[in-house]
Amino acid sequence: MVSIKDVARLAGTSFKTVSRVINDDPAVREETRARVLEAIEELGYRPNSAARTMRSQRSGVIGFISDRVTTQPHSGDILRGAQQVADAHDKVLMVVNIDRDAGFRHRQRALDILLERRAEGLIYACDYHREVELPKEMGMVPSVLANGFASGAIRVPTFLPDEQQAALEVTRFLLAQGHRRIAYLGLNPRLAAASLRQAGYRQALEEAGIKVDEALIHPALVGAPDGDERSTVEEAIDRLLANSPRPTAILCGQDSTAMQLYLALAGRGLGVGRDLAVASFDDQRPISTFLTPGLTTMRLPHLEMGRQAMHCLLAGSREATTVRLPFVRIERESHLVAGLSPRSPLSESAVSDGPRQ
Amino acid sequence: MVSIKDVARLAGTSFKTVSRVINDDPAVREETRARVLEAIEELGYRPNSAARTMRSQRSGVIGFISDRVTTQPHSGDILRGAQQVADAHDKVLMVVNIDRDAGFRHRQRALDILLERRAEGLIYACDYHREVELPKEMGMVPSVLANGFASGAIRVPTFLPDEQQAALEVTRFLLAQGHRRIAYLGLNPRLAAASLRQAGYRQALEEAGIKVDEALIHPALVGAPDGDERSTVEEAIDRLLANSPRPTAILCGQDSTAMQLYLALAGRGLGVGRDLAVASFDDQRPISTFLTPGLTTMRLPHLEMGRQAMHCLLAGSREATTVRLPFVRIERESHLVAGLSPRSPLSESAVSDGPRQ
DNA sequence: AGAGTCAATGTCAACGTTGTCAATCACATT
DNA sequence: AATGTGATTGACAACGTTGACATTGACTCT
Repeated sequence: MVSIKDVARLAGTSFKTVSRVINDDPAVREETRARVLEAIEELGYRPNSAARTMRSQRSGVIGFISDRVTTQPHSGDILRGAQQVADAHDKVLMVVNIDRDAGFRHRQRALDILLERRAEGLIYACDYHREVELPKEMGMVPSVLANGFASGAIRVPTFLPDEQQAALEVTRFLLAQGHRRIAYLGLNPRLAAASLRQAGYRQALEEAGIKVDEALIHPALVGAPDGDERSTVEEAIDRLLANSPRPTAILCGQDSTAMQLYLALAGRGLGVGRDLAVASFDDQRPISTFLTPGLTTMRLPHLEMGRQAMHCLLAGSREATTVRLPFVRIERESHLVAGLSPRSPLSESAVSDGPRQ
Repeated sequence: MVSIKDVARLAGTSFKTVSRVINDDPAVREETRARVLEAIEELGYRPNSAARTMRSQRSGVIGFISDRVTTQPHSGDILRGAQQVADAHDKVLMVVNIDRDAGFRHRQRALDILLERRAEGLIYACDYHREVELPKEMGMVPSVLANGFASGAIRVPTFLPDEQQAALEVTRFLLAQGHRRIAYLGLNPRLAAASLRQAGYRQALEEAGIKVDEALIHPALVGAPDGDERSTVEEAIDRLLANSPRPTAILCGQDSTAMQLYLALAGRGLGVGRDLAVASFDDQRPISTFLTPGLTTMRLPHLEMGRQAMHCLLAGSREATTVRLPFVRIERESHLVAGLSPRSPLSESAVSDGPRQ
């Protein structure tokens, strides 16, 4: 590999001068600089990052510990967000996977890699909002946590989606559309999001002075003994529709439930946006965009979690605070129902369809 | 940071002996080794990877150039597959994004980072099967390409999903179920997969001695002027159903189209798996798993592309061959139609529902 | 006893870079 | 002419590690 000394030889200077040129030191004569740059170009020289790291004692590496974020559909956006910010600060991401099934040794190896590379900070990112036990190494290096909350002894700054606020907002939105009978097709109760979203839903109804009708609340997913989950939308929908008066809107705990709901309703001769309003959470594409009518849903702030986590890390905050990031309401058409008059326009801001990020 | 010399001082040896211990050199007395290991433990010493890289001239870094693979739902599995294999060979991935919209400077910067870190190889991975122009740097370092094919001067070993074979196989499968009128709801013709999948479909019909009925073939997605694509399932389905005799099975170009098809059929009082068989491509979860009945579909070999690409890279093959990887047929229930007798059981192997990878 | 052998450990240089400090040179000032 | 000034350049050390080679001591063999 061509080194700084090869360049120096070709340019007829000492290697220190070459170092000055590649570091934009102004104390180099224009003519010399030109000669050096020419030599660099000709030899295809690139500074050796390992040598720089050694000399400067700064690696420029941020460790990204992915707890399956590259597996789960949109959680990869956490990585993308972190990368955008890292880029802007001339840091590089080193991504390691921690597959839960891969066992402890694998996990330890992943951490070792990052520490041997002298990562200047660590980001732990989860595939979905849940509890995690952070590795002890995260207590030794500046670290942050995205899309999960810590259970063990190690606590670090944490960035979570604000589930309850999102549920509050979307329910308020349905109320503002004039709905008064809003059913809720919830998540597997084992999910952290399940209780928070339901709490937001209840809060919105209560603050609107509407008594929560427990008959309108059903889990659409239940935990199976094997740890998987099973959908119960078909059963739930029949019970919901048996209510009288029938609900005019159904809020789904996640987009895939909404997809099943569309299907179940169509099978019963009911049309979303015609006979019943539907709204949901996650904005999981292509589900939310390809359903007809387009699904009105609260988009998970994955990108933003990644960005803020990295910002926080680079800013050097060590306090183990928790920041909850807002979902973005993506208004499509599924919330529109003919013959319903919107009331109390709460002048809410919203985004119509998916903005490019 | 604690170095090898600190350990040596504490253990009462020369630093060279410590080096021997951490490199498992057998020429160290057991007693000495124990003393050194103890010192390492006590100080929390970790070898400095930058120094090792410098000394050994080997970085252990593989550059992973992500052309939006962390954005697109399942293409992140390419990264995961590559990582699995890298792990097994004690290599580390350095992931950089090349967002097409980020411009040339950004792209150049990403490459620079990898070369300055002395990446020993490069993997370029695309979000979906398409044509790419490889950066010239990929001609200078061992490189491979996954999920895309090169258009420019730089050619490297390439790993693609075998679209045509997949279409051939799934169509044969439908034929084996007894279907003779199989419609095809295709992709946006601008996609590389579009023509290949359609070709496989045609090939299967022809080899079964069935004349291809052009009235049964429709694109379900068309390109819009702004570069986006627009779904035309609703229009296409009416035309398909107008045929007589009506098709008994519909093959969709991708799972999201199948999702729309389920919906369109339900709205017309038709049930998938009851009145019409449906099969598709991609196995995009949760669509394919949450649809009822479960969608029979050909799973894209993302993980396998990542694995093989990395294998090839580490094996040192430089020949710019193209390897097409088989899809896996995921048999769920959507292909089952009552009152149809399977014929000519071709004794095909299949996987029922999604195996964990 | 002297030579030879082997195991265990140590010394030194080098990898490529940058910070510190010194040297050189042209030019202006006294 | 001697001195000072500032701009430009160079010599050298050090970052942490490992390969090549040297040293030491214990032991065996004749």
